Amino acid sequence: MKATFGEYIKKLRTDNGLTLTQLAFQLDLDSANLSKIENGKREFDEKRLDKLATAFNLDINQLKVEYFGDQFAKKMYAYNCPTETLMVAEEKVNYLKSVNTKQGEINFDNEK
Amino acid sequence: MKATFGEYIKKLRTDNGLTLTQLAFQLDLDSANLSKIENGKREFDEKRLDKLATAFNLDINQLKVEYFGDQFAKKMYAYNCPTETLMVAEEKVNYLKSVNTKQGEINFDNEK
DNA sequence: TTAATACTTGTCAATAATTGACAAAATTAA
DNA sequence: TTAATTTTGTCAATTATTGACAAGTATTAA
Repeated sequence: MKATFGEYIKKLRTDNGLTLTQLAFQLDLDSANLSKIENGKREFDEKRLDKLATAFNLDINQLKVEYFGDQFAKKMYAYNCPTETLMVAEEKVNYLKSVNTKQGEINFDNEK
Repeated sequence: MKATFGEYIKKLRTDNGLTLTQLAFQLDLDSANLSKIENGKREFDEKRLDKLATAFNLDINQLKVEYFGDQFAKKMYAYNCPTETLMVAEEKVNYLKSVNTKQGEINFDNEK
């Protein structure tokens, strides 16, 4: 398993024979900072997921799975959360979907 | 189900007959800001989970489940992540635990 | 070996996000 | 009504994230 999202990117990049500079350009990013991302010293900004998907012709949903899966896992590990947390998260996301039938805008204010 | 962590706090507080000012004091927080937290206009800072547990004599793990479950769900909903994300998160957290056998410090640098 | 390319690391100012604090308005209870 | 409570708005201060660049260390090719 790829332990981190950084490693995931690095593998994609090297498998596709790109240099840091080349990929960084596509992601509108400094190559030095991309290096840090690959090595886990910086976070990859979620706003660049689309560009990453484009760069490697990936399914955006699969990317989200990798990216957010990684984020959640890091949090859980850092705070020693029970596994249960993920089941509650699932319940809650389903609840959010069912309540907020209208897709589009998002409303986190819990107004009645 | 309590939709948000804010509502969760509010219920705890009112069930226990505390005013915002009283609970805010225990959490070392401005009562106006606690109000915003309860109403989903601000985030509850995870560094205060311990104080919250103490205030209501709650199991800290149960609190983490509620808190992080909420956080993850909001992200998933906002970014329309596949449910799969949570399964990957589980794999990854297990991986992190197995790799980083020594508990204590946390190391997110992916050094070999 | 050198030279060229690729990668890594450190730093720091600029930007952005979060927070604490206070005033004032609205709501609720007596 | 008054008093207590809650909510909302605002803003400066703090904190975190980012972009950018320089300087360093590999790595590769000749």
